[in-house]
Amino acid sequence: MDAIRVPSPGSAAQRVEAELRRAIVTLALPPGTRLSEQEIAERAGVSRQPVREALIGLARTRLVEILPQRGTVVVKISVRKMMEARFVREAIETAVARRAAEGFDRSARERIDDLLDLQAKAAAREDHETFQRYDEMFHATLAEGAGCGLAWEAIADIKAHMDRACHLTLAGSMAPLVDQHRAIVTAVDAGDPDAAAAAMHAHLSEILRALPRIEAEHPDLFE
Amino acid sequence: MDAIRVPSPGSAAQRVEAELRRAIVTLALPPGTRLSEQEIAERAGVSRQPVREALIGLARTRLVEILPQRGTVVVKISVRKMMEARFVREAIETAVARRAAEGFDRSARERIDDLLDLQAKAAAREDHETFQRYDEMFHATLAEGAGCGLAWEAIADIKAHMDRACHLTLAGSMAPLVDQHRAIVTAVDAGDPDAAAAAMHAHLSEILRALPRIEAEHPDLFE
DNA sequence: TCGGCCCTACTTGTATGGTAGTGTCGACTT
DNA sequence: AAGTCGACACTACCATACAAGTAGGGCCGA
Repeated sequence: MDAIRVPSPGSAAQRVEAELRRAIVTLALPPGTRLSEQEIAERAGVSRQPVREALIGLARTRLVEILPQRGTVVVKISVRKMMEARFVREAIETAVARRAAEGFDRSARERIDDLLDLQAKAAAREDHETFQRYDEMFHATLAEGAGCGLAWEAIADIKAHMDRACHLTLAGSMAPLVDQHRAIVTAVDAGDPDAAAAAMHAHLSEILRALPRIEAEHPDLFE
Repeated sequence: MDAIRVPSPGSAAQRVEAELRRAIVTLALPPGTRLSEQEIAERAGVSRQPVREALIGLARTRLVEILPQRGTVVVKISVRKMMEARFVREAIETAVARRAAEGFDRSARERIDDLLDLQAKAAAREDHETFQRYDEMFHATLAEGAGCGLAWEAIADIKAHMDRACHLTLAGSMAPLVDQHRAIVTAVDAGDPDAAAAAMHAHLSEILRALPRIEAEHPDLFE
């Protein structure tokens, strides 16, 4: 009767963590939800132990908060932390963009084009989830091509604070984001570090415009 | 007969993780060491489960590598990853220094002075470990005072790649680092963002000078 | 003597039982 | 009726037991 029959990849703990992360980011598990090791374990058809490890992993990226001996809850979206996360992300990614403009890996460059096409198609289909996945892959590949894959690992943790809000803003405005990605790539191809950094800055400033609106529309999701 | 009787703070898993992290960073557990959940559990006087969670935490910051069904080893120091980590850290911390120069929290500012004094004393005593701890606190407080505590959380993960190498370079050259810290604070007090960023850049470039030497002296620690 | 197979001793991964701490709700007292 | 105390149910946490997978060595056969 339950869903998962073919466990596909990795350990049970990793699967549960990935599934929970997806559910939290897509707001299927809204902020404030109480999570029970017991219940999650039964739903996933595994024991409590892997679930516990998954929750610890999520707590490390601040997606959930574990209150010892009391319970685990999905943390609310914090405007303050989002602003901080955006600041850090911009600091890293503008530096990455500069470096990318100074020299970029060839194979990564080819993958970028494919990703942009796929992302554009996802935008046309209004497919939030795959759009966001290709967005991640774009930024990750940019960092990798610039010879700094570690940069994306650092951002991945930070980004958890922004992802849920981004998911709300993607209502009808996905196409412009692809254009901004293309602008970044153009500057990188031209070998113009300042232009690349500027394009990245503009791209990452986009969220600031939508933030007040979504906070007003969904006050219960914020702290 | 064993040591730990009064466990002091936090959960067993957190204690074990902190202890292991300390041992790895101070090179008491040199790169390449095989870690056994069983053995660590017996030494710490706890069960395998908290040890396992500690190792997962360390694996998340890439201090150890867990090979499923095979074993867990302390990862070797990678020059390449260190360079990447330094790049990311500089990107973040120069931005933090800029912001700090534009406005700094008062109470954090007072703590900074205390930390610098304590660090100077530790340098005089040639006490590596406490020196490095105050170094962490300095950078963390700087980020906090700039209103961006999240920045330090991001760096903390990245820094794991550098800490062990830094521990090797602190042979007789701790005093200059305190001066560099003071230079940063001076620029922040003067409200000069460019100068603060430049001072931070100079500070974080220090490791680059020593890197070739320590790699030549300890080739077995590197991959 | 060399090559292939199986068996054993390890490893991490998972499941389950029990413990201690915390919040809540109800009964009792004032 | 209001306040306080106590038992209960819930949680995360830890310990133990079991399962699954891998690497290495010894044995057997050619």
